[in-house]
Amino acid sequence: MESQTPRRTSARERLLAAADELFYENGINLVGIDRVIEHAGVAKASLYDCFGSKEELIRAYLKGRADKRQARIVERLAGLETPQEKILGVFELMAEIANSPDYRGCAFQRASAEAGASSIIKGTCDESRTWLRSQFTELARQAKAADPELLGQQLVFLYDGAALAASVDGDRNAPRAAKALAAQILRTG
Amino acid sequence: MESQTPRRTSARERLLAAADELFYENGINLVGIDRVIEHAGVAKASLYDCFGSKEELIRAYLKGRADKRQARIVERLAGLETPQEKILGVFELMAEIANSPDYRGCAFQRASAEAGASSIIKGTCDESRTWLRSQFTELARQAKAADPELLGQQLVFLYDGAALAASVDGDRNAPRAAKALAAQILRTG
DNA sequence: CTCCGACTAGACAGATCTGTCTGTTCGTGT
DNA sequence: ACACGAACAGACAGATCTGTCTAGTCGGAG
Repeated sequence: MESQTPRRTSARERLLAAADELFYENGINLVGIDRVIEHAGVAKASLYDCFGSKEELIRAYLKGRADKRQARIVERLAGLETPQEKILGVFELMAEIANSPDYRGCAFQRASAEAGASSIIKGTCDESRTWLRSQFTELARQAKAADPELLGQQLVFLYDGAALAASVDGDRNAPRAAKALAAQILRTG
Repeated sequence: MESQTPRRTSARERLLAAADELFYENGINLVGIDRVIEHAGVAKASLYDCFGSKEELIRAYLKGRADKRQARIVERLAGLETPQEKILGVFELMAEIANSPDYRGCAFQRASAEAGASSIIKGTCDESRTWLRSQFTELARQAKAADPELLGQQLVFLYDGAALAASVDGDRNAPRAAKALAAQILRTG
């Protein structure tokens, strides 16, 4: 027992890592199965054994991104005190991440744009977006906002807008500008 | 002389109209040439005579969208007096457009996500985004904002965020929520 | 009448895509 | 010793994609 590592890393892990790199950098529809398995150093049959279809691989890629982002945010919030600080902490976190040279914006925004009619992909993006919005709304409630739902919605605008500007326009200080506006809103509230 | 109308509408016009519908609704990469020419009722050779490549057809589609949006905004601003009213007018305009049942968000956001390495497509999106931002910045300057560049940037965040929420999340009142926040910023600014 | 430009219909080439299938190798648990 | 699961390599099918090419139609201008 205990095994679980027939190789250094399982084919599934390597596939997921390759998919994450390639899909995030180049977009879901522009990356073919062959490129993924070549980059992962894995046989094509292994991909279809592990995931069954490209769509399912995409779903797993997005789920992994969602889990990682969620964990990062939760961890960051745990180290902060007031709801105001926590709200700004989310933007600060984005500012740090957007500084990476291989930052390409929000994976869910981009996947949604490429999803076409796939409700599997859309649904996965939806989950992650809904979670973020509910976080903002809850923090807005704790901060005694007059209309927490509205403020939560508006904070998502800032979050999405900043992520878009950072990637599409290459505007690397966009998250900081969004953070500044969020701070102003919380002050004048 | 004077002719210019061998058919009711030229092949070029019909192709552009078909491309606009199909690309905007389904995404650039999920629509093949064959579907475009079938929807336009046009021969494949005509497409390549008129545009030379799919990429060029996409460019023309985006250029058309950019021109239309720009014209709509300019027209709307002409009917308003103060810079504050004009800024809010842009959001009001988006709110009206987002109410259409076939609204699918900002074409440039989505094309950027699908563009891959095509600098032609990215460049066309860039132009339109830069224009909008400079409009906001100029209006912010007229509104005597402390930092017009910053405010212009932040208004773009709200614009993009609202367009995204309206299409991806199906949140049809998103533009109004963005407008409300813009109004608040202008008041407390 | 004749030429020309715009358009049509559709076969074709060549690439690429997803997904399947056959057969092999290898480490491990029984 | 042996069976089994996991992974390997790679051929193959069938669809689809962009782009090219041939051949023919048709309405006007000179």
